[in-house]
Amino acid sequence: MGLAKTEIFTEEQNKIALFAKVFGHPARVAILQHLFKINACVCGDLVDEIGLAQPTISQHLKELKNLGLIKGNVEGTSVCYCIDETNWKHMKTLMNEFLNQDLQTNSCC
Amino acid sequence: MGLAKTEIFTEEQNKIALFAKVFGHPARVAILQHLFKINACVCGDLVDEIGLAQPTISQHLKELKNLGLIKGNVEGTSVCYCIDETNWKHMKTLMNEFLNQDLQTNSCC
DNA sequence: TTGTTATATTGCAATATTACGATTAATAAG
DNA sequence: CTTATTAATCGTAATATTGCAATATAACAA
Repeated sequence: MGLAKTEIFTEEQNKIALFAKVFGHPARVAILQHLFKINACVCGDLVDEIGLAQPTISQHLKELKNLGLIKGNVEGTSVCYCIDETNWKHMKTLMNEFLNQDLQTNSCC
Repeated sequence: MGLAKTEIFTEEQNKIALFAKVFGHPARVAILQHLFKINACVCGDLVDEIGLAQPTISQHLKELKNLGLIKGNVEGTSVCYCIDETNWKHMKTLMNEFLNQDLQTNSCC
């Protein structure tokens, strides 16, 4: 199949999975880390920084943008990318809720 | 390709991506949430709870176990699964470091 | 207009993922 | 030993992902 049965899961579970999936590739992790460090940069900088072909970086940027985690502003022939702080915060809240779950007891099998 | 170029990324970036990837499917999110809620349960319970076929659940459990996030104990013909607290904490530290990055300034493009 | 630069899109090959039926393995019950 | 019961493994079809060459698009410069 290769296709997740999203209809049998809650909206929250699907949302968590969607965000996690986009972090599930080191290139996208690297792009985000670089954006946090540099604050804003153009696509070409990321190509140089990361070392993947331009179409590949462009594709990863598109996925991050589709989820709303970054935004891009056209500046002449370049496109300047940066973190979308509001959406990043929303994502963080969702992910933290998932990651910070606590066990009721610590008796285990 | 379908194959990530892991060699051009840092170990940290690859680790983050590996953990994120395993959370990138709603079934595995659901399994983990159920384990946190119930504390420990056998594979069959998860099959009933989630509604995917037994081999499919078994496959997802294997991936979670491979990353060390859960552990399974044989109890007769059943296998009892639970969260591996120590490894979960390590993962949480790594992911929080990534998610809680701060922007230097909020001047953006 | 013509050329240049920067990014996006298309198309495709290689590989990975998801899901499940069929089967196997392992333990327990009779 | 035979038969359930439970979970893992195997095999496979359908689909998704990754990466890049080739090409298209868009904005600017001359």
